[in-house]
Amino acid sequence: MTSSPSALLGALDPTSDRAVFRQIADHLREAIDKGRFTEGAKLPSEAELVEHYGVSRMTVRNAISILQGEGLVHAEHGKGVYVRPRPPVRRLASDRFARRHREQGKSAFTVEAEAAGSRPEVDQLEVREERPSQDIAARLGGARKVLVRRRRYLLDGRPVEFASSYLPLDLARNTPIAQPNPGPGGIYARLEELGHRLERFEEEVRARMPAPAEVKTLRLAAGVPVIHLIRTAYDTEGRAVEVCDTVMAADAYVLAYQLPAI
Amino acid sequence: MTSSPSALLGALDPTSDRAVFRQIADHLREAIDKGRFTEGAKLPSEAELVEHYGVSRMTVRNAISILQGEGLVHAEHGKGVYVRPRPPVRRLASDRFARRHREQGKSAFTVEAEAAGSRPEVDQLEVREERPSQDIAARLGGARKVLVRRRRYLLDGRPVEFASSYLPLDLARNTPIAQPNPGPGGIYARLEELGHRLERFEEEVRARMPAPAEVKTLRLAAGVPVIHLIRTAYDTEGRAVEVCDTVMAADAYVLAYQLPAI
DNA sequence: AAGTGGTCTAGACCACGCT
DNA sequence: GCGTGGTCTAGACCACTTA
Repeated sequence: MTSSPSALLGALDPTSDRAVFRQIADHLREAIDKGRFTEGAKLPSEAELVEHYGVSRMTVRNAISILQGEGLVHAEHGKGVYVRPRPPVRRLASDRFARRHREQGKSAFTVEAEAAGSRPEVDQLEVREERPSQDIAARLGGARKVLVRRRRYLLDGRPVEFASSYLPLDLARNTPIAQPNPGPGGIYARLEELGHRLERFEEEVRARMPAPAEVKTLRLAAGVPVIHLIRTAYDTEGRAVEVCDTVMAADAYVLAYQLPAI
Repeated sequence: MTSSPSALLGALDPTSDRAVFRQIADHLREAIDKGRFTEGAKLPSEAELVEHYGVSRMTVRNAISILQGEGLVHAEHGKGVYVRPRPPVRRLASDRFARRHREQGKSAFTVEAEAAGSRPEVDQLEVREERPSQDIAARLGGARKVLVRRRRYLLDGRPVEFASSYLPLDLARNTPIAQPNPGPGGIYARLEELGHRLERFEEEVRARMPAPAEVKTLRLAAGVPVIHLIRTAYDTEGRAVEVCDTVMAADAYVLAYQLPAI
């Protein structure tokens, strides 16, 4: 017999206009916010909440589904509903593509992750030639065919990011860029060796809820949005030499940018 | 009598492991993706879906709630469930705080919105002195008291952004910055007049699901995350002179950054 | 008044995790 | 085996919109 949740949760207000399931969600949310349930803690079971509030099970489930939608809790089948721990966050600095970070044997992702004490992995690597979407083609100045490099990044076994790089085919074909492993410093180092000295990057940042395929690829919990980042690399001649389309688990990232005040 | 949804939606696969309500959600999502229901279109009513699939109403509602969580549709009580239109997006360029944009009589938000053909509004303006949170205090180099300026921005009547600016009190007290309307060019222009020439900004970008208060303030639809942006302004002496904490409706914004390749 | 979605009940059976 | 959450049914009454 576990102790009843009455000590942690209040009673319903029958005079309130607020729907019962919303009131229950409010109680649970408040208890979490106030630390009465800490990260990783198990909420009272559905049966206990049914008993405590004197409502039907669907009403309790409705309440819990609100909290799931907010990303506050997650359910584990056969076990219980738990307060979602905040995962470690990866900080992406705006100088992460600086030339000085490119001189090493490992990829930027690997170096950075190991420095942070995480175990980095890259999988689902795929390199192929494709006809680009209209959007990608436009960003690349009208390229008709492109080389695509797709890969998924993981930290400590958890997928955090899925990225696709697009390069004009005339630029990348039969170069190390078309190899699964392009060598030290990554494709930016190779681009510069091929005479495309990089001048600047443009990044577009959006946030939205994931599509079902993204939920699967990134193993996203309910209530976790994605950050969608589209980066275009320009060489000193002003030519767009790469577009990188990245979808990141939003709970795993902070993007940091430095802006000059001009 | 309207036409049955059978023309637009398939039949359930009884051999599939996939839950019935997920299959129904898949059908509807696919129909939306393929343009069989366009933006603003009304989905079949719950009753029609119950009839079409031969399931109970709760099963149909469960399916629809998945699509609501993905931000694909929204329900209007007494009317129906509609495909959510993509709202016009506001693009925030990384040079939006450049000095040259600061010489005008209107705020950056106003100028930009009017250029884009939208009707800008600012409301819920509040200026007060406060003791800062630990996080804000640390970002401001340990300020003990701050001047806070809060305001909400709207486009064509729709709230899109809620921002709080924090400035060290010793710097802002008894200056135009403490006035509700700080004058042409905004507080950055006033800071420079006060001798704090701005050198750079740092921005941190996160995305997450909104808290209930944010849903209310920004009138967010279900399935719309927020972009949380924290900007710190530094003067030429390296002092942090302002922190601006902004929560934006993610479906209304694209952030654009320029990064030098160094 | 008719049709729509919003809330809620009181059951049922199943799948999963643990002991 | 038992407790957990996952799915589903067949109702009920309510609130909102439109006509």
